[in-house]
Amino acid sequence: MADSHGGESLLYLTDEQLRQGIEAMYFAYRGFTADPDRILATMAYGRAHHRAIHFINRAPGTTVTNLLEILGVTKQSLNRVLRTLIEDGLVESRVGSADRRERNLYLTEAGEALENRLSDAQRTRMRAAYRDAGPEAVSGFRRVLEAMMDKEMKRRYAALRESGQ
Amino acid sequence: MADSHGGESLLYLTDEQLRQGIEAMYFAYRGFTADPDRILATMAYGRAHHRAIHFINRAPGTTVTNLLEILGVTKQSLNRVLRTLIEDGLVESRVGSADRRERNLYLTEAGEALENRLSDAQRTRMRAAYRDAGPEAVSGFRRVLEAMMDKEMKRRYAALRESGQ
DNA sequence: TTGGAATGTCAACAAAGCTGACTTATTGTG
DNA sequence: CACAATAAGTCAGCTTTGTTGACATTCCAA
Repeated sequence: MADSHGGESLLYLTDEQLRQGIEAMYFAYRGFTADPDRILATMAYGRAHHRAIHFINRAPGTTVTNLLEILGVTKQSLNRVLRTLIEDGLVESRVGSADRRERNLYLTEAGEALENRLSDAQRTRMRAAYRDAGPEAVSGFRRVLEAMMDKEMKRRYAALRESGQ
Repeated sequence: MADSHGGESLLYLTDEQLRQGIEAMYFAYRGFTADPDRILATMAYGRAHHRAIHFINRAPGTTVTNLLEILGVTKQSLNRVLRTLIEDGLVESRVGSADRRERNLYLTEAGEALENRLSDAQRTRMRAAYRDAGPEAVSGFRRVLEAMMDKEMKRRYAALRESGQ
């Protein structure tokens, strides 16, 4: 029972244990996105809008190019999302002061309100999962996730972490 | 041991810490899917094909309905994927012996070959992440993921785990 | 002043999800 | 047996979110 989560020696990690980790990742990610998805479905928005809102909130004043790099999509794809958010008054795009080719992105009050709703839902689930799993599990969780990232994403993740705290 | 004094420290989980967990989950999932995605992109397949192949391999002889429940998509969506896999000779659909309305799904040799390529890539990354994070991190990782799943997905995940080992 | 960078836009397309309506077998039940 | 329910599959049409490619605009910097 105590070892049912693959805590056995790493030297003997079987394909079966790895596959369980893979499936856990798949099912957990669905839970991870389920709550925001439900909220977004009531509006004309999807996950792409959520991601844009999340990272604009995370780094207010970020440029479009920076957002493109974090999200890893094409500018056409992001632009479509950004355009609707700006039209709907959730995001504001200000011409850069230093470099006026750039656009600095900010959430409006309405944008912040939606961001709060979405991240509240996601944090609530995360908090519950952390509570269920226990404090020692949390650091392990974070360590494995970080080790699973692509190098470039790890860099961006670290940069966000530093800026946030 | 995990629960002795852990409850207290969890009370101090800040929104910032939770957000870091959320972002870690987002960036890690991208890494998690990156390797299979690269392989699939060289063929005319996508993630949906990968998921079908994965779970057919996991539970050979599974029915379409069962697969639908695991994947949580509509039959129209799954059917499109399944049809191409059958046409391409990666999946075999046999009429059920007990109930001839059912179709039992199996990977062909070619299907198994692709499954191996895909899961090898994914397992390699998972193994490396486990190694980097250390053995204690792994059980924590698994515990948090499981706690993050929807109830129904947790049930299906557990059922797969039992059948696999 | 000119090249390149940052941004934005148009058009066309694809993957993968969705709803709704329907058919065809087959099975279980009244 | 008759009929309702179930499993699977199909057609049509729609949405979201990603992709290429081509091109215009604006503006900084050499």
